[in-house]
Amino acid sequence: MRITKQREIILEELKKLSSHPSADELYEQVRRRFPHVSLGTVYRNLDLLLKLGLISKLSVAGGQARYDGNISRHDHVRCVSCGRVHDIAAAPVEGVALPEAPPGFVISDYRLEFLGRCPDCRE
Amino acid sequence: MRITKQREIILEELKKLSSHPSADELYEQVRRRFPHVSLGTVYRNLDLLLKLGLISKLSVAGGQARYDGNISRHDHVRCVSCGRVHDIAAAPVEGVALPEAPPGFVISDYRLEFLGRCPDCRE
DNA sequence: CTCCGTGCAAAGCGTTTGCATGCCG
DNA sequence: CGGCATGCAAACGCTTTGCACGGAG
Repeated sequence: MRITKQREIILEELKKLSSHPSADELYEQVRRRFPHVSLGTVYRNLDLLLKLGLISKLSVAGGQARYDGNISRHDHVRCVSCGRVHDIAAAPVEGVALPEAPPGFVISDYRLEFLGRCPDCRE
Repeated sequence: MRITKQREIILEELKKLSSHPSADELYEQVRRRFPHVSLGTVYRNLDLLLKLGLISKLSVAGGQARYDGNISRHDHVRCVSCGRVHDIAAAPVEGVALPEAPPGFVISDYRLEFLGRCPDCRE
């Protein structure tokens, strides 16, 4: 795998941010250090880094995807109003009986996301 | 709120299906009973029913949204390969301490989704 | 020198929206 | 009848892709 300046900066900047940026937010950030980068390159590298397991991607219904450079075990709280995502300590699910899977279904993972309102969006 | 034939059928068909259809899958289903319906109407009514709390909408990473006419308490398993969603008994989370929210953040709900492979996608 | 990765722009896809018409109440 | 809901199609926002060029190895 070839190491390009763009690739390096994209991963660095994502790991630096704890704001779970969307692709275009990260693009803006990367542009400060590498003005000629393109959005397409950001998307292509995010996909690649995802496949390599170096970053993770957060589910968002209907909206744009958000990326997380922190792959240590933790959960998220999402503001239902502005969509911003904050980190939260991993919920202690050990000891909780997992539900029975439907016949033939093999469960390999789960995603836990909390919903609420961030300080800026409450009034 | 006005009761139109379209609105009636959309809700009925969604409640009838346990496959968590996407908007266009539901559209196809509704068309069998009401051929002249439009996709826009399906979307508009899904939004409305959602606001009324009569149905729910499932988070799907990057892909299309899926809708659920069953609003009783239950969780979901999503096949990471084909994207299909199956119902699963609600995970017993009572007694598990919820994580501390970030300062000023008010958590009102959570979503728990299991990931795995459905029988059709395993070989 | 090779050929992978990039920039650019256009295409793709799910969803939303503007407008004139239709139909519920 | 009045006005909300619909059908239709265009617009939209995010993401992906095709193509020719450029730079890493």
